[in-house]
Amino acid sequence: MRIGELSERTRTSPRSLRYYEQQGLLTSDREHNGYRDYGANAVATVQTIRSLIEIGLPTALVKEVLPCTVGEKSEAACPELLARIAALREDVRSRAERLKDVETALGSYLEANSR
Amino acid sequence: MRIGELSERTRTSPRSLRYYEQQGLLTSDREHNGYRDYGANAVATVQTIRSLIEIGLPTALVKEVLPCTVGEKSEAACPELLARIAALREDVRSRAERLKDVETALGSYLEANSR
DNA sequence: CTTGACCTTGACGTTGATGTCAGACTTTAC
DNA sequence: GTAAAGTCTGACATCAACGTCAAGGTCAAG
Repeated sequence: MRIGELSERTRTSPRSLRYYEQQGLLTSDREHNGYRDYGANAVATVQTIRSLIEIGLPTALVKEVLPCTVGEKSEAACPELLARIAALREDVRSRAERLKDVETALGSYLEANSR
Repeated sequence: MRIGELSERTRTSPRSLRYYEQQGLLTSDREHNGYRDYGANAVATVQTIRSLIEIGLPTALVKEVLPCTVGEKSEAACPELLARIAALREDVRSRAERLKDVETALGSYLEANSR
C-alpha cells in the first residue's frame, strides 16, 4: 500500500510516517516511480509506534523496544542488549507505578469532593 | 528560602523554578530587594511538579492536578472541574495501563531470550 | 570600596515530534 | 491532453521545557 492509504488506516500524517522511517522505526519498499510501498504489517507496526510514543517513549527507545514487541526470538540477543532492555523495562515499570500513584491521588480527590 | 537553596534541595535548576512560577505551578513572595522567597512547603511542591512532568504530564495538566495532590478539600469544586479531573484520571489510568503492557512485553522478551 | 557570589529580567538557543509549504514528478479522471 | 490528486525531497516553522548568556542590582567579606 502507498503512504496515503497507510496514513488513513493508521490515522497518522504522511509527514510522521516519513519521519518514523527516517528514524529507523519503519521500513518501506519503493515502487518504480519512487513511491513508498508498505506491507500489510506496517499498519500494526505504526500503531505500536504511536502507542509507545504516546506514553512518552522517545523514538530512540521505541526503536530499541520495537523488535521486542513483535515477540520473535532475536538472533542477536547479546547480553548488552538484554541489559539495556532490562533497564528500559525498569524505567517503564517505574513510570507506570508513578502514574498509578497519580491516578490514586486523583481518585482520592474525586472521592473527597463528590459530596 | 531563596531560589539557590530551593534549587539545591530539589536538585532543580533556578531556570526551571522560575519557569514553573511563570507557568503558575509555583508561587513565591519577594524580599525587599526583589529576591524570591519560598516557604518550606515549596520543596515538596517542586518534587511533586517534577514527578508529574517526568511521567509525561504537560505543565498545563500539572497545574490542574497539583491542587488535588495536596489532598485538601477544595472550596471551588464545581462539577466542571470534577469532570475535568475525572477525565484526567482516566487519561492517566490509560497511560499507566499501556505502560504496564509495554513492561509486560519487555518482560516476555527478556524471558524468551534469557537462555 | 572592591571583589565575588547570588539574584533579577529578558532574550536567544536547543531538542523532539511534528505541521506546513515549495517545487517537481506521477498517476488518475475526465 | 489537461486538470486534479497523490507523492517525492527539502526546508523552514512550531511548541514545550528547558539551557545559556547578557547586563545589571544586592550583599557579605576582605
